[in-house]
Amino acid sequence: MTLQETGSGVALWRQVADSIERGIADGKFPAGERLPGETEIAEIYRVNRHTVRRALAALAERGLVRAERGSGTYVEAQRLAYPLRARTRFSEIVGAGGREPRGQLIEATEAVASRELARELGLKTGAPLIRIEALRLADRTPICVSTSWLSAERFPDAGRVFAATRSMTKLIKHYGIRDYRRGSTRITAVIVDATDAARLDLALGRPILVVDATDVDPDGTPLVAMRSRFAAERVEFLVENA
Amino acid sequence: MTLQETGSGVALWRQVADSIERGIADGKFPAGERLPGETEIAEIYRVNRHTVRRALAALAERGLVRAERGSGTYVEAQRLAYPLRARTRFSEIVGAGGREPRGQLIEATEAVASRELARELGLKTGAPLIRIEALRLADRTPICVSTSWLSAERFPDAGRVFAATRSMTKLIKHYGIRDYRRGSTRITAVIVDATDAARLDLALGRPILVVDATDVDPDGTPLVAMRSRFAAERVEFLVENA
DNA sequence: TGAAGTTGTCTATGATACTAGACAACTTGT
DNA sequence: ACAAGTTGTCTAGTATCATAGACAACTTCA
Repeated sequence: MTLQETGSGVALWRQVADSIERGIADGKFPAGERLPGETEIAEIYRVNRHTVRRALAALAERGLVRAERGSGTYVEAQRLAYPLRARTRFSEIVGAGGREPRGQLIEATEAVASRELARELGLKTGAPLIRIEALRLADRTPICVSTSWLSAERFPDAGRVFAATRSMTKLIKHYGIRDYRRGSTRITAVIVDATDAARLDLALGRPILVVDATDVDPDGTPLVAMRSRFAAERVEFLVENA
Repeated sequence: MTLQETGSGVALWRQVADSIERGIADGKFPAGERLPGETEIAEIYRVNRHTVRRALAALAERGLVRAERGSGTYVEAQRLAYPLRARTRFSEIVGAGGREPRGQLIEATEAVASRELARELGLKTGAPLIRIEALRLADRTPICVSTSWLSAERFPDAGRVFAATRSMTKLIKHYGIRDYRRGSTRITAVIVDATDAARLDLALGRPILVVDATDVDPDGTPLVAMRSRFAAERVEFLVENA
């Protein structure tokens, strides 16, 4: 590896970063793979370790790599292509990308319907709800944190069922509902808060995509209202009604 | 014009230099044309004049532009394509490039043949010679300084004739020689000395191409021996016997 | 001859880049 | 529990980058 001399007008760290990025693009460093250690990279390019760190920081800033203290720096997986269709199933979308979908219950609590939630679910304000907080992963990468609200009357014990099945699809099927589809979808983006940052293993200050959606049964009856927070750098929504 | 913010890893002056170079390549600034003043360029890019000067210095270093104090900065002409053939005429080569050939007598003196010169000219060591020092230009750009040696017996008053004709071709014709051709050609490169640097309007430390050649008449009889020093950045020799 | 405009050079200041070394915090494997 | 290897963070010194202002030296044109 030979870099330009200093004074070329292109900072050393930038040359290193560009070189590594090329390596990732060329498949020299496949997604998920561990990069050489910072010390080793520094030796390869014959620069100071701090210069390498500056280069890696630039790549991490763009989400191309992710550093793990004590372990190494890893090439981030490609963004998960997440099509937004009437039939949107997390497990199917992740599986289609050749990755293993996982679900993890964070907590299940009881709640009462706010006016807004009541409207979305077709219930009365104050109706009893079950609130399920769940983390969804592709392989071992957290993709989104999802808060779901279901009618406590229609889905009694929903928390326990989700804990066992770890899947909203299976939960709904458990209550005898043959199929469901997406009712409404709204998307915004905000900066992650500390709680979700920890759950998503996301740095503070990074953007998340907030998806408010409802699933309805074939008759159009609302089943569940959800607010999902996606790590923006790990997904790419595809809207297919262009 | 919008440049990247600082911290991008690419120095500002480099971005300005690249932009101007693109402008030259795109023909936005034709060869020989004057660039906008340094102050104006600084305003265009919203950058300090010193930064512009750094950019122009980088371009000048590569011979793409040439600064003239008090006047402006000009786009350097493309390198003069200089074919090395049996029939090599400065005026014809320059004219073929659409530029006007000029000659300028620096000085004409008498000399005696060294052993080497005598051998090249087919004379005896110590034979009387006329030494002509001349500057050759394309339009107003100095191309080379040429020292020519001719037999004083065969070409009496050669200095005065050259001063009048400003052309070696015409000088030879003046003595009744129908045609001539290149006998031998040797090429080396060295760093310019102060004298030639001033004559060629060339910065100290820049390389020059030194061409030792002889011209001979159709019978092979040596007519003139020459040592020409070309500003390397202004010419490009083409050897056509590949 | 003089004014206006140009490039050349100098000093000064602050920000950024690069190197160097040391140690903390953490992960992994034995 | 420990050692080795990794990333994270800190201090420090030097060089380059960028800005700012001033003036000299030179060219051009009226």
